[in-house]
Amino acid sequence: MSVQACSNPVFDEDDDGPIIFKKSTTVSKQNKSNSEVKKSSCQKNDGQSERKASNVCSPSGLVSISQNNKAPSPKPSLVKSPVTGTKASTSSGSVSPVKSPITGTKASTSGKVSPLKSPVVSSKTSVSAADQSKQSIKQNIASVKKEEKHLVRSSAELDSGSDDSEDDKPLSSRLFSGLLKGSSNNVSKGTIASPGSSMMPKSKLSLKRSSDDSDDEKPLSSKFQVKPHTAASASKLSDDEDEKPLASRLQLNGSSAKVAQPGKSNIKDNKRPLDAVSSPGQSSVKRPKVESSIPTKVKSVSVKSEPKLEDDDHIPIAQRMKKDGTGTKPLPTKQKVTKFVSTPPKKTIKKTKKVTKTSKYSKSTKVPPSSGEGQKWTTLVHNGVIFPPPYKPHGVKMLYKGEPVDLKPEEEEVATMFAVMKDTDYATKEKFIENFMTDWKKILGKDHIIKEFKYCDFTPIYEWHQREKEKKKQMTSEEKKALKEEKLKQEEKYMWAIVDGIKEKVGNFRVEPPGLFRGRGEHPKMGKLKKRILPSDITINIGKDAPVPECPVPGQSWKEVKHDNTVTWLAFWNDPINPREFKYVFLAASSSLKGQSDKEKYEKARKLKDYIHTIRVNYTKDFTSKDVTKRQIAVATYLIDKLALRAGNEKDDDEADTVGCCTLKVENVNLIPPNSLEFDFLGKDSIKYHNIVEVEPPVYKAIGQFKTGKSDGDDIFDKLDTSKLNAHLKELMPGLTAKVFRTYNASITLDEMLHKETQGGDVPEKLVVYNHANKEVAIICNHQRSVSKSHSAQMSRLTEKINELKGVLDGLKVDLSRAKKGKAPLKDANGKPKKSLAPEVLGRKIAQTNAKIEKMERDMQTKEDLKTVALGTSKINYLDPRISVAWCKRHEVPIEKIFNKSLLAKFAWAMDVAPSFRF
DNA sequence: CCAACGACTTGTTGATAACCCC
DNA sequence: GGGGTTATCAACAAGTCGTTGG
Repeated sequence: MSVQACSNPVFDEDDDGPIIFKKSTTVSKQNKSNSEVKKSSCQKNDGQSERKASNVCSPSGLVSISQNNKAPSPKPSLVKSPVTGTKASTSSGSVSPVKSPITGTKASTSGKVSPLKSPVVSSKTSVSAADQSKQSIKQNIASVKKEEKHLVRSSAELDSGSDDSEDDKPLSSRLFSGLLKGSSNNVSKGTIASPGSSMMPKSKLSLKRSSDDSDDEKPLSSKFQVKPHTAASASKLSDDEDEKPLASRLQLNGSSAKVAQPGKSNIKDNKRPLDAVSSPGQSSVKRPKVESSIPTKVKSVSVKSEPKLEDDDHIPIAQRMKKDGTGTKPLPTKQKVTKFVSTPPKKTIKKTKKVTKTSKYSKSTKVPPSSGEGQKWTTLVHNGVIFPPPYKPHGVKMLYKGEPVDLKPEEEEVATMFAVMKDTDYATKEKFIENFMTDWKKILGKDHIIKEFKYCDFTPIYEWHQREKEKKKQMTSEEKKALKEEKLKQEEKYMWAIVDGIKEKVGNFRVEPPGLFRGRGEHPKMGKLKKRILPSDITINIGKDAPVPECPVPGQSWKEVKHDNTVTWLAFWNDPINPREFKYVFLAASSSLKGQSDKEKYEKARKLKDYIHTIRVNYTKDFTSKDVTKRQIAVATYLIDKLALRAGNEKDDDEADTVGCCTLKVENVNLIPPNSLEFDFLGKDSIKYHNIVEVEPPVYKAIGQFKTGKSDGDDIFDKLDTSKLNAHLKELMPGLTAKVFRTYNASITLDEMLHKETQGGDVPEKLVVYNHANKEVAIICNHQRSVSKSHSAQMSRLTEKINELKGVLDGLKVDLSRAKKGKAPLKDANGKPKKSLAPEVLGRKIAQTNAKIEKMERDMQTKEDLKTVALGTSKINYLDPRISVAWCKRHEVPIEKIFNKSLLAKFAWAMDVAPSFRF
């Protein structure tokens, strides 16, 4: 199937398929071989023991977010708060809390920041003016250089070891450090490092979970925390070290250095491809217009690479606090970069190819899409969209006041939509029912017998539906296959579009079928009828010279046909629930158009790494600004940076009541003396965000000020909204917006954690490290999933099994002691005599059983920890795939262990990254 | 400056396919 | 060889952020 083709692109060498990616081939192949191993036991966790410890006071972690809970549903799980750990460490210094004089120093130490920008840092005092000017300069430069930069950068970094600077770290980590300093200068330092140390309490931000529940409540982060290993390192460090970012410290200890080395050589290889590809607006900002002509990449300017030293800035704050070494394996670092041959080979080839286009749809390099300004494509050919089949009445009668009712097909259709949702919780929600009845009655008409919901009994329809489902299930596999093929045949022509001569997969070519709107959370419109979309509702966008897709319904026509090459959508219709909004048909994630913007997104986030230090210094300074707006901007930026909060646009009354940073209400943030904040609100998708985090005293104070004189429902940041905030951010770095911080903190966290925690071992062990890092990111971003219905049953089953094993163990112990005394074993449960075994044999059995029990307990803990954590979201949207690819290359882990088929296709553009790539 | 658009990214979920263990 | 899991994918809701017009 076609599908396959696309997904595989990476692997294929031939051009036939939709191969997107050629270059990587080599690599991928390699991977494959490796992959043979197959079983990835990613699941293993690091030991539980660690976790526990962490809970208590996560060394690092300061933050714990409570997960789960979707607000609406009363699910039990509110609990978990992950701790994201932060590394408290030192690194924070960069952020430097206002107060500490130290800061200044530290900053200087860290120095990493590029000279340009750094100025501020060094002289902390005069920061402001100087900074600004610098910044502006920087910006300009930056924009120009940008591209080059990253090219260069890698090399530079390697050399200088810049990566480590604190700036790169996520705020959370920083904060901690900052706090530490602030509160207890010296002490703090030590603290950071040592997770377990008693000092912790103060310095770190320990998050506590809210009390509600049991362990669930614990912050995830804490659970995950790693080992104490860190502590040790920390301890080693002398005081001065404090100033340095943890990261840097660690690195020294660790293997990182080594890694870097290899990188150098590779540098050249780095990412070339991307650059080529991305042209359009990539860099800076979005200004659509092409400002400066086409971006050429100049390479020379390497200035950019700033020689930062290592600070933690780049580490996510959260992480910083933590810092541990996961301690995973004892092995000494062994990384061998060497191997991964993969990279280089193809590249060259590719470039040349470039525009192969016409020829059969080769996929490979895409290329030129963006030639001009806002232009996204030159030629676009596709077949439009496919409509769902018309409604087929089933004739099953529902009951009204106990009597069967005849319904016309249109009426029955809507009744069926409701009947089918019987086992969801929507079926019992008042709002849902109300909206449903309102819309249904419009169809039934005024005089219909059916008037009140309470007399309706949809059970017959529900049962009919269940029977249909059952029938489907009972079909033989041949029948199923035939059906599938039939469907595929019908859809095939809609699945592909030809963009600039290249065949690309279309994302959602199926028009949404009618149904009842399932809004998330307490959505005011839930239950409303989503009417059927007709061709006359649809606007098609297609190349001027391409044939307009035929309208599938005879007497009708498309609403409109456009030829707009500045947008990427192929079609759209107005959302029936909210007519002011649209539903678009776009290309699939594996398309080059999407890949390119994805890459640009990550490049922008990487660019933030160069600015983050200055940005943090600036907002820290503004925590105490007399200008309220400035103060609010500073605090909001801090929260976004440190906690990875979303920007928080205003919402209408006809949407669920959720908030983001700029829309936080007074009631969403509580002050917990001396300087902790408790966040409790519903974020995107009405997912609960609950987190108690220690913040820098000036922030604590500022929040208190913002709250005074307001009532619960008022905005904390009354002088602010997302456009003002983003306008401000844009002054700090071209193209910077609030969401870039999430991308940055997520990716830098992954990069740092992989770098520090990968110690060696076999592939499964490395996967544990990867998953651990992935988990950490998911916690930082508060990516949650609902607990599966069978979760508790699964857990109790596991507990039962463990108990059973424990019983066996006890029996073995008794046998052993008897055997030692020369006595025969006791009879078994059935009263039958057991074979007597030698003590050595029994001893071995006991050890085996113990190991088994331990493993089961560990698995169980992991399962519990992950029950509400969604790892996929960050992988798809926040983690620069090049980090993962490079890590896989460095550590000989098959990329297929990390990315599934669709991710491999989506990230085709990242596959040929050099093994030395660092975010 | 702001509200209304408009386009595109991010996020959770449910259905299904794939897998695994007894 | 089947039932329970787990992984994957599509669906589609819900954000973000830029632009535009008054």
